[in-house]
Amino acid sequence: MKAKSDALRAQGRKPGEKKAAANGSGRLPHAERRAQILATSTEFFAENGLTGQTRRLAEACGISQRLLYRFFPTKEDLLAEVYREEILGAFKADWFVALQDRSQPVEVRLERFYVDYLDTTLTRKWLRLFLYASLSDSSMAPDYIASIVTQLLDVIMREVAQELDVALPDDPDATREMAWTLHGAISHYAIRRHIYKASWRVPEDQVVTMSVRMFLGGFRDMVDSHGGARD
Amino acid sequence: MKAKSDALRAQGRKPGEKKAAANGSGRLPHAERRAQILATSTEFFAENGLTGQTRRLAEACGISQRLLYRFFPTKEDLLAEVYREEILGAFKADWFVALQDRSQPVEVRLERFYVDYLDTTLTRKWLRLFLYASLSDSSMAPDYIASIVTQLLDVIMREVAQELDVALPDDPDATREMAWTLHGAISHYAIRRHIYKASWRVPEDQVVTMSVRMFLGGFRDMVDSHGGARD
DNA sequence: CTGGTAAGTCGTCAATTGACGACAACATAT
DNA sequence: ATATGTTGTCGTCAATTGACGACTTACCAG
Repeated sequence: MKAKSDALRAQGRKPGEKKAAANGSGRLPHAERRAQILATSTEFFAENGLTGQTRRLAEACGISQRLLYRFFPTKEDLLAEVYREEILGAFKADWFVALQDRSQPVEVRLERFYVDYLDTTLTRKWLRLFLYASLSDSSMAPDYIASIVTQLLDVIMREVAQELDVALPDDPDATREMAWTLHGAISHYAIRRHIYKASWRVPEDQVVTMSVRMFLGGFRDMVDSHGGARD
Repeated sequence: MKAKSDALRAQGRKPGEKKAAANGSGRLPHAERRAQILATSTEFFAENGLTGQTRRLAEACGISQRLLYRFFPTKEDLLAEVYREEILGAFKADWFVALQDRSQPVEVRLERFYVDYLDTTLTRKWLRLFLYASLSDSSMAPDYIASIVTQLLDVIMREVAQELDVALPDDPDATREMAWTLHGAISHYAIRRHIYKASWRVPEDQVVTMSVRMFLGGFRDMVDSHGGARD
């Protein structure tokens, strides 16, 4: 008891950065500690899966396991919070604005959007968390994301069809599925990089350029093939 | 003791299908039981992840947990075996033949191949197992798969370039990345269906048709954009 | 029937893991 | 300093989980 106390005292720590531990620069106010736990948890669960243990997480945070439970009543709650912050917070509202800025060619708009999308949303952290969450059926409200992506796809199709002067099919599901040929190609590229750990040899913007080119080049053929010509 | 035996006997079972339990039709020879365990394990781990518990697996098999360890010394070994059988065994050699059958238009070849590929390889079972394995860094020899897919991509690019009379870039990595725009779009479609549980509204062959059309239609633009014209 | 062998189960052990009560260390206002 | 509330840790409990020894039950040859 006394020995322990002495040992701590003997380390010559200054206030504010006592414990030499990896992360947990000792004694933080509530909000900061909570933020630090959330940030570390994101990394931790992204790497170790949602079944990662609270003891190892606490270790990664540089705090005791018990302290986690001062901030989150249960591991489920912590996971839900991580999901809300990191998964749902990764979409930018101004993408919708930029994609519809017709002062720029749609090819430029698409390239810029997808380069940004890859850097902002389709990161290693985001992808791994999202896949872990999707696999464990505990569908943590993927509907919100589905809704956002659907709107993105609709905007993209509308803008491309306008610039290429192509009439879109009536069926909105089929139309979205067409946008998915581009969106899916980019998404799968990110999966290859971050999950399968491959595809690092061709630079990212080149991949985006290629995908967009192919999409625009094949757009008319794809739409025409859908159900024959439609006015 | 005696009661149990009598109960079994009283069920009027014929040899080979005694126990009415869910799966484990009581008392099988070694090879059959092993095969049944492997088949059930595939389903089980695909649904529950590689961290699924052996007790529940045994339950799904209709046998006692202890019996699992008569066939596989450890859970790791069982997982490795499942991976070998179900993941690595999902590729057909004759795809390479069919894709290079120049008596058919490349569009037809691609459509047939991808419809078959979706049914054979990109199934729910396969995809979920592959993603779980890829996420848990325990990279269970993904190099073999990467090699097969790379060869598929090379064949596809060669065949399309030949039919469209387009010269491919020198850089094989860039060339493969182009094929990934099609292969990735199809793969991501399967992921949407089986992992995200979406995209069931447009029939599968229609999606394949759309993707192939767009690929072929945009092929020349994509190749030309790569580093300017080449020869 | 009988003995032997393979198929199958029961109960248990040791390690893990989520959760939490009780206690110690620290800061700050008075 | 001393009171007070907050930050943080220790140790532990109950449930889980991989693994396995010891035992029981079914099948088959002779």
